[in-house]
Amino acid sequence: MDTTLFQPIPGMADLAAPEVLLWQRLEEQARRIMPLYGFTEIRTPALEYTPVFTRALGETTDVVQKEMYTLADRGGRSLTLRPEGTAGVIRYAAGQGAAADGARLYYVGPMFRCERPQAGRKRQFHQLGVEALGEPNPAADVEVIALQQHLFQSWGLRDFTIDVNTRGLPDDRPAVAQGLAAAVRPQLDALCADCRRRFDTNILRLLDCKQESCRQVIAALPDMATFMSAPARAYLDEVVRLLAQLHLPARVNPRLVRGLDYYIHTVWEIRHPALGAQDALSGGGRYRITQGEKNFDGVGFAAGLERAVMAVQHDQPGWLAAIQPDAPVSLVALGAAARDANLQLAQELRQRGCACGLDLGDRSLKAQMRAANRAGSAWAVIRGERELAAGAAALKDLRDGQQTELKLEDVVAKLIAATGPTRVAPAPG
RNA sequence: GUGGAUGUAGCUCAGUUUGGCAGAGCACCAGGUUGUGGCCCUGGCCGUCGCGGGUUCAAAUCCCGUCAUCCACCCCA
Repeated sequence: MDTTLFQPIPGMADLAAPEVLLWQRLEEQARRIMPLYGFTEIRTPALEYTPVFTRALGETTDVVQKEMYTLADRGGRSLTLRPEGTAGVIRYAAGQGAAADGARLYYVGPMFRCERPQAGRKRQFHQLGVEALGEPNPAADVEVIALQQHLFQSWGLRDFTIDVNTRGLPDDRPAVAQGLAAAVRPQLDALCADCRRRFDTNILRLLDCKQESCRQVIAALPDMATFMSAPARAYLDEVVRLLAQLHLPARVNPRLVRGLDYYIHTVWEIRHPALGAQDALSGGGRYRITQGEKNFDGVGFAAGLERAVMAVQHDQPGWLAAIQPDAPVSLVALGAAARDANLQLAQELRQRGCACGLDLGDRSLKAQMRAANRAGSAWAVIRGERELAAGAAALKDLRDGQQTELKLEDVVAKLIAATGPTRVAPAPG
């Protein structure tokens, strides 16, 4: 066997049954819930001009500097496969002008980052995200957090935690960096090598260092918010008040850091303990992105679907097995004439909403019955020369083994009644 | 970019320490029933032991290289 010929690009994956059924279920729930909050779908291209991302995310962020798939088109323009969804949506909204004000959009689709793959991290991965455009308003931020809670509960998730923090306003950033630096500097020698580097390059990043020695130093640092202006702190206070009013189980985590430059004010992360090192189920926040001369304000989140599927499989271990598609009826034929007749019968049943399967070859009756059983069918319709001549069919209930011979139209009527289109799939969780 | 682990049948994996016929379970196919599934019994199919080189009478096993996958750092969804 050739090891590479049949493999996708490293970090990219084929997604097929049975797991894809779980994905479909999660997407169905999302498409049901999004309209309840006024969001409609937006589908933007996977490929954009590179500046769409470099300007929105920030030239110095890791995503832009190390992780983007960037290529040149035939005219030499630089294109990039989207590493996240917000920048493209804002690019769209900017083109809509004033009509985009207050827009509420959601997206689902593949994103691309050229990182080393590991648990919960693919190079092509999938995000479900929303963007609610409009001036900063703590109520909008809380609404979007509530939407995520609603969505994740509909997915049967139980064990997630919601951490909230503030990034402050752009003007607060120098004060925050200087304040943290002053507090850290006396203990610089106690920090790990990575954190000594972060002290110069990106001081906020020390706050979520995983090293035990660093954590002790970090725990004693003042909150970021103490270095921020009064309006920034008031905004966070209002978010906290509204979260409590909705009884959302969020907690303020002053050490929460998020990497992209466009965030202002509220940021949050929802984590799940079953996910391994990459434990963020979703992340989001309020942002301000400049396109042309204009600022675009909004609030949104992105949830990683690969991670969501992992978490659902942890919290709802029986789900995947329970959503297998069933072909409740198997058509069994003896001989070529019966097989032709079954092909016609299958078409009639299917057009009337009854899922059925049949053997297209000339396998033995025994083999066809075995296949019917394996497919989980509740019914087998068996026809050979005798039944064809009589305009009849044997209908066998595979659960109790009872078999009766009926006229063909009675068999069809009975099957439509038992398995027809009004049948609903069992509700999750 | 850095570190660790793992690659053997369609799947899950033994076998590698100490070189000696390529294995098990599951799955699949057939028979046990002239036209009847599940359970059981019998038989069958399935292999470039990731790939390339080296050592050896002999390599899945030891050595070198290489590719891939997984996990972790980093970063993030």
